[in-house]
Amino acid sequence: MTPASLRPRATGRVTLADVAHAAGVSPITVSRALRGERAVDPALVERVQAAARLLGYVPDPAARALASQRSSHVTVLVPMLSNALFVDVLEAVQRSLRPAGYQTLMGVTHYNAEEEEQLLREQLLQRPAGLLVTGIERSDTARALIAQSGVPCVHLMEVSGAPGVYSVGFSQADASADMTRHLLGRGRRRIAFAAAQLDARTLQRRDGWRRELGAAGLYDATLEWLDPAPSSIALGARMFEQILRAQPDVDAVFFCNDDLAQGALLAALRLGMAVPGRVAVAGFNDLTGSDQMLPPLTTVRTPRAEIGTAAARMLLSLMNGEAVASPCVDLGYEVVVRAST
Amino acid sequence: MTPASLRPRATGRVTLADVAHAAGVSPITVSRALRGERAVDPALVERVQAAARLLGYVPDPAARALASQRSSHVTVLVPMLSNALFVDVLEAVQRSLRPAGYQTLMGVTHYNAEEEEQLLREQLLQRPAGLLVTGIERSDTARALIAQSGVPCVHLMEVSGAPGVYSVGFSQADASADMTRHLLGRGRRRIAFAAAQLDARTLQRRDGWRRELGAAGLYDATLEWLDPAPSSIALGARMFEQILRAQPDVDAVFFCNDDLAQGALLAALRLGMAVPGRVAVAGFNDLTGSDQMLPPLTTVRTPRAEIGTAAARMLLSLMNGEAVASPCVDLGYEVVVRAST
DNA sequence: CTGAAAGCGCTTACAG
DNA sequence: CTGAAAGCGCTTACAG
Repeated sequence: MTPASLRPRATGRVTLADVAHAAGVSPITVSRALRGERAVDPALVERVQAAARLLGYVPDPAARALASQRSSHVTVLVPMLSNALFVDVLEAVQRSLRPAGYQTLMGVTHYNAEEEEQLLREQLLQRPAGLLVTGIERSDTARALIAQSGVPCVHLMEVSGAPGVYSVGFSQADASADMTRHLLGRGRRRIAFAAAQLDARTLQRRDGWRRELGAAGLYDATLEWLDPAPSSIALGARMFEQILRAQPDVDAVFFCNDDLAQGALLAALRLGMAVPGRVAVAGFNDLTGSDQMLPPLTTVRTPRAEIGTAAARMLLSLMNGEAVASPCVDLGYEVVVRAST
Repeated sequence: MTPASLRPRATGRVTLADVAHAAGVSPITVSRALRGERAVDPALVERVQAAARLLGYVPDPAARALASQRSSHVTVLVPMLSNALFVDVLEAVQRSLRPAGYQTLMGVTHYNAEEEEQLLREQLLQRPAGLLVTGIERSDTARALIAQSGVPCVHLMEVSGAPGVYSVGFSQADASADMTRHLLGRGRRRIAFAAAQLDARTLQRRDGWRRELGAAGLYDATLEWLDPAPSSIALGARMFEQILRAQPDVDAVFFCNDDLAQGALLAALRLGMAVPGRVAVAGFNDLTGSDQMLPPLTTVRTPRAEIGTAAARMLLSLMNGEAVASPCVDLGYEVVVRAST
């Protein structure tokens, strides 16, 4: 019998050494074989894999992180989970990262630069293998933290031409301009833009709308309705009533997000205001329920699941030290015309 | 100058040893002082804390996990993020756990027992400090995995009287029974129950409805509409039309979740069917938008943020090895009567 | 209440 | 292509 003192903290775990012993090689060879490092004899690789499978070996992530100074988790920073948009992105990210052996650690910034910095600080101390952040804009501090960490980072939702910046998204301004053009094409002339939250992407949408109305000679600052409060169905209803009370000649309202537009459609029903007869209503993102509204909502379908998948794939390449074909992937969008415009 | 070979892998990180040196004590004393272990001279604790602060010391989670065989993350398993319910729970959990130094690792089971097992297996290999799972019911395998791991575990959303089971939630059946009683009180006699997803909690709600209708002598199996598809606004609309076509004498429909009920209200508008005049509609969970519907939706408000907070608090106690006052916390619910019933 | 020693399970860096 | 040695930064278990 082995005296307890000779194995004081036996954890019962199958270790690299056990696999090495079983396969008749050294631990480091097991390590290399299992990580798929080249420069290992294929025959050995197979022997090692068989032994590992037989013993049910699973690498210890903590030991690996300590030795390599790099953990196996990826941090994803999103602004808010109450916006279904980011839930879809997150799910797609997880679905791509998990099979590759990475854990997803989610942080919610609440659209707040300081919270983002704080999260970044905390997370980077854990030495994540990769980083996924929402949008291109952030504080100088946040930007510096990311750069100094040396952790590979991909930006979600927007596209950036800046050198050294990896991004997967689409042009928020172009999408918004396209929707505005659709409304103009329907003969609308007094097209209001209504937005909440006022984060960077919301303002890019406003810019797209401005650009199109300006080009048509129809821009008017009083058509711009910006509210910094969080986006919600209830807020959309309030904004809609407010806009049409203040400016009865408005013949279309373009909301920066579908929840607002859904609230507007409900308010219109309540007020007995015909949509699109009296006023057209358009949204953005094609959230769940928009196709069920009365009338069904015209909106912009955005490729959030695809963004999550593509960004995860790009990050995997970067984490593997591979070259990335294009650092800036534009996944586009689609104006979905329904009965509300 | 120190030859590079003497510090081949200097990470630049401030370590326990640095703090120990600065405070003039041994590393293990720093470790104990910083973790707030008692049996350290209060004067030393202060000296150590000062040194740590001065040097900007942050413990390395990987090293800590490797040495202690316990990581600093907590795994939370939820069925689905597209149900806003769980987003609220998750946010509350994170908000409570982060200040205590724990990272939240979220896993999505998609209401699938096998996915839950798989996630549990993966996560438990990482030796989480704690575990939060949704609901009491799960496969024997999953239950065994949790038990064998020895990781403290709190169950969310339901309450269980079983010995050794920690839970924070409310009685789904009672809530459902209360809503049914409300409908009966309004003079409704042909009250249908319509549900999707058909997870354990949905079926408990059905049981509460059955119990009340049975007690009133009004139960009828044809009033039960169960669809295993995922819950959604669109599905609610379809179910509503289907129910009223099949059983024109139904005078109320109680949906197991608000998204279904919202879809039903939209369908009623489309069909020109008066709510609550012709048929009453009730939901469950008081999701966002329910108060904005036409008419506003009667529903059950469930304390999901409170559940997240209380469960996190209970888990923190368990992870600290402290006794828990009550292993089963019932946070109740509230029937919110609006104009749809 | 404090400390010296050993060890957690890997990977890095250097040889051969 | 393979390996022996050292080390990653902590905590456990044992003394005193």
